[in-house]
Amino acid sequence: MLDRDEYTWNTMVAAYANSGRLDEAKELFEDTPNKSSVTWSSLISGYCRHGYPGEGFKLFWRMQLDGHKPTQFSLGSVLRACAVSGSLQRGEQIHGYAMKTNFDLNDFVVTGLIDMYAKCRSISEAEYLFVTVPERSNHALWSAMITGYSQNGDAYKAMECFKEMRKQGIEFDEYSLPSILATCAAVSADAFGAQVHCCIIRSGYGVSAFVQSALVDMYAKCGGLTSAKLVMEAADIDGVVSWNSMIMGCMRQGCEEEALYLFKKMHGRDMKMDDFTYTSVLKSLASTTDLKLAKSVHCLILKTRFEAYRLVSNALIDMYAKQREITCACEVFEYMLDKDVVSWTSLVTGYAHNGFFEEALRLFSDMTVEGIYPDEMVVSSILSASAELTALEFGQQVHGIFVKSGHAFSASVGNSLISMYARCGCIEDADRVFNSMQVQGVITWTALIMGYARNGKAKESLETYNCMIASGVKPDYISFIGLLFACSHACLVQEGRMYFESMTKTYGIKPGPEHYASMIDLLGRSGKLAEAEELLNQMSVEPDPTVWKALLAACRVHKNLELGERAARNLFKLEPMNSVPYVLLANIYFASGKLEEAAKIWGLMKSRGINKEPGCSWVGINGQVHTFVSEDRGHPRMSDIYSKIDEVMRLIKKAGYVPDLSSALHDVDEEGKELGLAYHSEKLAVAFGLLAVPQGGPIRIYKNLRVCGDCHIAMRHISQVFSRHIVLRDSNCFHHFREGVCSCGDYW
DNA sequence: CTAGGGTTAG
Repeated sequence: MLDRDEYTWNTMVAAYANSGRLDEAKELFEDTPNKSSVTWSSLISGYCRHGYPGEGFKLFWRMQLDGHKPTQFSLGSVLRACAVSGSLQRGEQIHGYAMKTNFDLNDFVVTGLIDMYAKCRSISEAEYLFVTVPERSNHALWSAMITGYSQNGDAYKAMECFKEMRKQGIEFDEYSLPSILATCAAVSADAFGAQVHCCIIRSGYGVSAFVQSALVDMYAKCGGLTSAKLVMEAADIDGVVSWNSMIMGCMRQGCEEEALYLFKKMHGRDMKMDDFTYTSVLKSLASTTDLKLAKSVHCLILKTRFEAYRLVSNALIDMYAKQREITCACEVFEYMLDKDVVSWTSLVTGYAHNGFFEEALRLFSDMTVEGIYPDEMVVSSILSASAELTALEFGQQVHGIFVKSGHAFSASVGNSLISMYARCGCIEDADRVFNSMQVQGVITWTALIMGYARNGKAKESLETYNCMIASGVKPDYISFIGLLFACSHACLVQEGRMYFESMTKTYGIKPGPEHYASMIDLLGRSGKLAEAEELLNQMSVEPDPTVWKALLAACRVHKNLELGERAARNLFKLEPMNSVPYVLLANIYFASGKLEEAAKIWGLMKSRGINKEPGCSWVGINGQVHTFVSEDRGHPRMSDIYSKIDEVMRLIKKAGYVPDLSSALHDVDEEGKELGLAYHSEKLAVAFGLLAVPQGGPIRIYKNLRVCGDCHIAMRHISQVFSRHIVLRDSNCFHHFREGVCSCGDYW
């Protein structure tokens, strides 16, 4: 009678615990007169299974204090709790306890231990336990190991383990199949996946919803959408996971419309959608411009309370940012209660994507102040924003923060560092980062090729390219942009022609507008205008503005009116509000003595409301940016700066400097011209640099337009007379002035 | 009466 009673109490506790009604289960548990280890295990299992691992763990130790020995049941439950919460330390305690109580040879407990270690990312511990089990005849043991490999990213071992299991005569079941299918999906092992599919058909395990969803996902990822669709249509369970996989599959293949169509169909059928559905559909929406649909999906998310899922809110931020709705992205971000590093990254990247680089930098600083550790994603993103602003000091600080954070130095961080240093004119630092990287992929090589090219080191750029080829890395589309850029900036006509040809002939890469622009620049500026025009006419793609700009610039150098007019007319059409083609064409007319025509162009500009972008130079010192425009009087140290310029002019004239009056404004007299030149923004900046940067340090000047010819000559003399390294980055490239010589070889 | 292994996103 007493036995019967105990059984009833336990059944009731278990029923409440299993259905998740934990408070009621707990109450019943307290009322149970004779608690056995079964009573304890039932309650512990309830807590562990329904997301309260801490509670389950506490009860487990209380159970020991109450005089009960652990059982395979309570140990299994509590190991599961450690696995889902990733508590390796607790798991290790349980492991020790299991060894002391001789439970470490029990199949249930060992399976739980393997699973716990695997889920806590200690795969070698899991593997060790697995291989030391004397008799591996248990399904679950193998399943746990296969899943462990699969979830730790070791697809090869997962597949080997699956094959070994079958070799030993142990059949797969509905637990091991989803894992092995996920493995195939992860590495696009479509042939292996198809074989598994055949086994599933023969075995009858295809009735499991898990197996069906995993199959759909496997095909969506590696066998093509048609097969995935076929599996889905043949399946008798219409589960949300399969739909999610299809939506994601369409998105990855670039069929966003199809993905959105599936989502609408789910909605129309009143299907239950989950957080996976929303993140996938938001990702699809990110590459469309359908703001209306985006907003209605957002409404649906708010109505169903899915914004509480961090991944859904993160996807919302990303989606709005990519749709250029940065204000909406900010609103979602502000509304979030528990932002993680991904939330911050999405908004930081969003700002950068929309051209708000300063805001991106500010937000990154806010993030570090909030105590969020930057990860490699946000670091790569912020480094390119720093490069965009040539914010060298900021980039250096990010580099430092990342080193301190202890994160592994990933390829993407290394690549962004190379690019940041190169774009800030510190090519030696870029080279140092390159050499410190363990693996150099094509992106890494290309970053360095481009870096040397930008910094006027064509020889090094070409050498880097040759080293890349020698190391067995194949160049890609972007590598050739860097390589041809190097050739064009050093006037290497022969090499340029050769590399351009090898692009298609050796590597089968179709040249794009960027490559043509470099080639036309190279041919045009070296005086081969006819060849440049011929190449333009042969282009397999529509010439874009950069191509016409290259041709127009060449026409200006060689005073070719006819071709220049044609290039300018095309640019007026393509970029009607850009002042550059107007200025260039007017200059060509002016240089050819056609003053009336030049005046007409200036008039045209005025009537269309286009203003020439004013020249602006800036110098960053101690975290402060000092900005100068031509004939600027706004700087607090202006009188010092102007007297420094007078001194500079006096000294460099003595050293042989002759002002190049052709660089001056056309409508002033000779003396006015000389004075106007002396107060160009870059000269103000260099005077300030001479005053503020200690002797020995490089003076770094950034300019929004191309450096003027006279300033270029002056900089050479200044570097000689004042023994300074001057780094000037203009809108086109870097100029490193040392001892009277410029890295560009006076060709830019 | 209590227990172990499974699918989809970033």
